[in-house]
Amino acid sequence: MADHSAQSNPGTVSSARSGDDYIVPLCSVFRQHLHGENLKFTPERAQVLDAIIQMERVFEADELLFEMRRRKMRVSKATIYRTIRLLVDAGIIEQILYDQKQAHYRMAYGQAPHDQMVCVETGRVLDFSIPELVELRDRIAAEHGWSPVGHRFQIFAISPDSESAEPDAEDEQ
Amino acid sequence: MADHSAQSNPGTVSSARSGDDYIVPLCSVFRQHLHGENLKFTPERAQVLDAIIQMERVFEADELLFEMRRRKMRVSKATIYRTIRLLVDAGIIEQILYDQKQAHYRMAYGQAPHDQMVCVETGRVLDFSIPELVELRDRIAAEHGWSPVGHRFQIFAISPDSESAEPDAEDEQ
DNA sequence: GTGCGTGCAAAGACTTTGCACGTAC
DNA sequence: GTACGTGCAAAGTCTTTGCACGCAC
Repeated sequence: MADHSAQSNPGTVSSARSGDDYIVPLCSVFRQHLHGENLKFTPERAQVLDAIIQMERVFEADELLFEMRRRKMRVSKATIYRTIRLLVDAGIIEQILYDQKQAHYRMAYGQAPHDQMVCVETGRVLDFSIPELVELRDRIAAEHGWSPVGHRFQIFAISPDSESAEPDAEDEQ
Repeated sequence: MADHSAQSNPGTVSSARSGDDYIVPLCSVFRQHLHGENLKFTPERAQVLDAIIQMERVFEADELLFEMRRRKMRVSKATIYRTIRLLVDAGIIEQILYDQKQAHYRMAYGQAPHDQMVCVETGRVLDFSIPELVELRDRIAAEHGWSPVGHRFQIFAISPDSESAEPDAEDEQ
C-alpha cells in the first residue's frame, strides 16, 4: 500500500474544499436528524455546528466555547455540551479518546478515517486510513462470534518536528 | 459479576500460573522501580499492588478501593490513586481508555497484548493479540518519519451473549 | 399555543492536593 | 534522623442537571 494516508497533512480533516462548502449540507443533515427526533433546529444549535466546522480540527468542548466567545457567538456552556451530544448522535461529529481528562471530538461527516497517529510530545495528530483494518476487525470479531460496530486505532509516536525543535526539559536534576 | 471476559482466550496476562506466583517478581519490580526513583516501598504500596494482582482483570480505582476495603486492607483513596500512578510509571500496570468518565487499568507486566474487543452492550472485554499490528504501526510511522512508541487498537462490537441472554433494559422499544 | 430550548448556577463524578503526623531507609 | 508517605477532607476539573423564562414549529 503505497499511500494510505488520506490526509497528507497534519491534523486537518478537510483538505480540498473550503470550510464554507460544508455548511449547507451539514446543516441539512443536522436539521433532518433533529426533525426525525422531534427536536428543533435553533439558532444556537446552528451556531455550534458552524463553529465546529470553522475549527477544522480535533477540539474539546472548552475550546469550542472559547472560540465561540471570541467570535461573539453567545451560547452557554450547557448548550454547547447538549448540542455536541446531538451532533454525535447525528453522526456529524464523533468522540475520540486521548485521555480521560476531557472528551475530544472531530468532524465525522466527511467520512474521515478513524485511524490516527498522535505525537506524545507535541500532541500533534495525523489522520490516515487503513482499509485492511476494517477487514481485520471484522475477521477477528467473526472468529469470536461478535458483531463489529466500530473500531479505534491510534499510534503513539514522536513526530520528527518535536525531537529537533523542542528542548522539552521535563526534569533536569 | 461472573467472569468478566477474557481468560479463556489468548491475551490474558496470566494463563498457566496462578496469581500468587506473580507476587514475588512484581514486588521486586516495583521495589526496584521505587528504589531507582528514591521512593519508598511501604506496606500500603505493597497492599495496593497485591490487591491489583488478585483482581486479575481490568479495574477502576474505585473498584480497587472497594475490593481492598472488603479484604480489610485499610488504605486511603488518595494513596490508591497515588500508587496507581507509580505502578503505571513502573510499567507494571497500564491505563486503558473506554470512556472519559473514569480511568481503567490492567496488568501490563506480563506483556499482555494491547488489542481488545469491547462489547458496547455489556462492557465485556476480550483481549487478544495481533502481532501484525505492531508491524503495521511501525511501517506507517516510518512512512511519515515518526518514531512509534505504542499503539491502541480497540474493536467495538456486540458480544453473542448480550443479544440473547441479557435483558439490559437501556431502552426497550 | 405548546413543548422543547436556553442560560445560569448549582450539583455531580472522578481525581488531585494541602497539611500535620507517621515511618522506611 | 530525615525526607518521603499517609489519611483526611477540601479543592479542582470536566460535565450534567434543575428551574424559570423564551422561541421554533
